[in-house]
Amino acid sequence: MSAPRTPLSRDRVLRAAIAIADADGVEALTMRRLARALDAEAMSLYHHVKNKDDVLDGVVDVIAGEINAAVEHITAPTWKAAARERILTARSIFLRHPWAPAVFAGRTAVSFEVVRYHDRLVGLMHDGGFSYDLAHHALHALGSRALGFAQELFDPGDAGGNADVPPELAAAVPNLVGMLAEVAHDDPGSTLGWCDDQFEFEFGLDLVLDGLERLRTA
Amino acid sequence: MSAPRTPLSRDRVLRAAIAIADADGVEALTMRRLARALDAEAMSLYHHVKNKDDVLDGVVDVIAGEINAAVEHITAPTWKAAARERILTARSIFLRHPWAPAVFAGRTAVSFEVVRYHDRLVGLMHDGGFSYDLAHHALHALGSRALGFAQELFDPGDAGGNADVPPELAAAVPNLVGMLAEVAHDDPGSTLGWCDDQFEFEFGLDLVLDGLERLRTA
DNA sequence: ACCTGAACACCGTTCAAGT
DNA sequence: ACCTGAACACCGTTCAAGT
Repeated sequence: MSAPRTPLSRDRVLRAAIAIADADGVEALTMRRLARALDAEAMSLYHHVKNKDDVLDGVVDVIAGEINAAVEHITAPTWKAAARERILTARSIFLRHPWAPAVFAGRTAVSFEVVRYHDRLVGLMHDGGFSYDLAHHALHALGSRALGFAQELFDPGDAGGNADVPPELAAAVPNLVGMLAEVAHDDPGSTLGWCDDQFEFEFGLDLVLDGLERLRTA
Repeated sequence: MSAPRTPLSRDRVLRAAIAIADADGVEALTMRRLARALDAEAMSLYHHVKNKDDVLDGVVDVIAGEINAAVEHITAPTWKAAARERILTARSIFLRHPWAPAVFAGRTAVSFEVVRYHDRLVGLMHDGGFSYDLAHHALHALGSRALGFAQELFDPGDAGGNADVPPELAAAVPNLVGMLAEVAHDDPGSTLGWCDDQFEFEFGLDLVLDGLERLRTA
């Protein structure tokens, strides 16, 4: 009955960790749960990863590696088209791992694959006529958007899109109420989910890319 | 000897939580530590906050309230100057609470004070000639930058600024090496900490604000 | 009402012991 | 070498009991 179990390895541990987070969210990712998924004991994991932080660092590196593989062969006639396609491709991978942006943002260790991703982006811009100085500022200006996700602290659709917004709150935020009323008028029936994430991401991305192109040719 | 202790309250709990995070980081913020700071038992806190998530939500609301108070009386001749000053003022508050951006980013509950902050920003833009539709896109394009912080996934200074970068890594990221070499040449002795956070933040902010102004007048 | 001791169900991690 | 049982030092939170 005892199946010949595949031996543990760092790679197997990290892939199991991603599978758990994909299935049940990152808060479900515990050392004990991870061990159970691998048909082992929690303490066995420590022979292949240093500790839980190391698991999270490894997970970031694996996903960034997945992104690098996906963007590797992208070519485009201009730096902007190439950067845009790479970034939207990276974004498509995060759509499969919705918990991952928070993990990427929370890590302090430098991931080799993340560094490599940015290296190629700098190369793209430099080949496209950017000075290294401007490419450097561009990385900062893009921030997490370079890797395909935006940090939204406030979703107007969340705040007032629902019909059950209490009147005293409505009175406190007249401009949002006006904004929502206008959008609802232009596009009736869209009170819920009226923020198209993909559209908004591309809007913000193009705003930055267009601004950078303008600086490049200035 | 028994000093007449100030009774607990939600506000006292939240302010103590901020003080702990300011002093020792957000990972030091536990219910037991919070209780100790208030000279009480951990279980007593539950009479004033629902649970730890409620503490974090409350902390966000208090800090956002602090920001709203700081930006309340800002006036400027143009929408852009006003938005810029509000955002840089918000940023100055986060500099006092370096752990706060991660907490803001991690919360899902909507904070009244965060909503109010964005309401005023929308009002500013609408008064400045934005359609509500453009103001809406602008909020998404600014993302966390509206509240004064940027999510940096990758700091070029971290990755290769240090002199002890191993040669096999250097070979893997030729563009970053080139970029760093050029910057080092232009500004020798700046290998460490050569990314000026404030400058980079303003660079990215102005890129977005200028782009929005261009769309407004288009 | 406000507060608390003891307890419960979890964590990550260490250690000594197994094969 | 690789794996594991038991244990330790923490968590957040519940409950019944105090004032």
